[in-house]
Amino acid sequence: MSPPTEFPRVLSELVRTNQAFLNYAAIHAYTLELTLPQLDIILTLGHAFGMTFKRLGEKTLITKGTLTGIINRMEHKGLVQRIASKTDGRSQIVRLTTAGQTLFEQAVPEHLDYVNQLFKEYSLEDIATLESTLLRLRKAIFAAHGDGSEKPVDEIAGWCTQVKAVCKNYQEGDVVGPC
Amino acid sequence: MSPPTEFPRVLSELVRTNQAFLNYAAIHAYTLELTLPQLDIILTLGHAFGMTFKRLGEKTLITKGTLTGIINRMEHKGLVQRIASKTDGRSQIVRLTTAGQTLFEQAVPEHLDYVNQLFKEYSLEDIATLESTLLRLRKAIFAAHGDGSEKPVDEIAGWCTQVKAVCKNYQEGDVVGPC
DNA sequence: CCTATTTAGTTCTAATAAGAACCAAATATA
DNA sequence: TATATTTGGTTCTTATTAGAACTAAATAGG
Repeated sequence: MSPPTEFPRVLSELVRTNQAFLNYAAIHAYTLELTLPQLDIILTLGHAFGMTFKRLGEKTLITKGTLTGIINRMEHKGLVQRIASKTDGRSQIVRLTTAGQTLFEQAVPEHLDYVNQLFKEYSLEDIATLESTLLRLRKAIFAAHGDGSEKPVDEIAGWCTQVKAVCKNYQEGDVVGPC
Repeated sequence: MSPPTEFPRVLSELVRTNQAFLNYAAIHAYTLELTLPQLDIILTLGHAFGMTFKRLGEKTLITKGTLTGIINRMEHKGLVQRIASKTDGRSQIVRLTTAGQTLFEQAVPEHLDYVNQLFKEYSLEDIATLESTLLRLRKAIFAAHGDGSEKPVDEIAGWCTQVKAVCKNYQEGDVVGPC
């Protein structure tokens, strides 16, 4: 089979659709005077009585360097608080404040209604098809990485660094370790 | 029908799959000592003998404020150059330098092969299904915006601002213009 | 022809993104 | 028990993101 001659349109479509959705979701977040990552965090914390940074990063796919900054800004807005872990001196628990909880209770029905109306013309089968095709692609991506398992964010990030190093070294002709 | 009680898993899947793909693509960009947006610009410019910022922004979905900064950095790397437009005093043409063109010729086959191998287990029908389900969602998002047409980036951005203003005003009980 | 409006690209601001380096705490190993 | 390694969160750096405000140029309208 001859080498491919153009960028797969389906991947362009993936990126465009994702961007369109994020812009759409950001509009509603904006009415709550939140950014999208901040809203995502509120929706994640609202279902828990506090969460470690590690866990919160895993659930929201925000890397830890970035997460520290976002939590700082949300703490400054009075939406969350940090509580030292009783069981791990390194850890802190992030919890919604009373104001954060109030915002969560307001935001949830609004946001769910807002995003679910995208699917008002969809059947359950339509939704299942879209979801399974996306999952299949995500699995293909992980398979192409050479590791079929899905990893927590920082492991993925750490692993990306390793793969990048291997790619770069391989390009330069160096001996590489086991892949 | 009762109000939805959870965030649609399919949208979480969209965001995760997109992020997985961007991480995957970034790995290859990294071997070329480029960021993903920079690689995207090189792949876009490589097929043209120069392009205005406006056109480049439309094709890459990068807003113009951001694009100026990226082109500055690429110019500093010696990959692109700016040429004043002969027909519009406001415009500049962005064109790959010789080094940029060389990198383009190296990058294209590598990158196309790299991303196309995600689909080695896919049939043409599989790809078409994924693409059409994504396109349908994207159209649903635009429909939910209240405007079924797809717009160039800045128009979309400008339009988002208008919608945000209307949403915000509506929340506050003000009289709003026609929607 | 003159005035008003729109547009192309730049500058600026705030937020986010990714990831390396760091330090202290936890865990693993000998 | 002591040493080595890993981990949680922070700080720092670089890049990107979005969008408002700006200036000069182009276009529209009277």
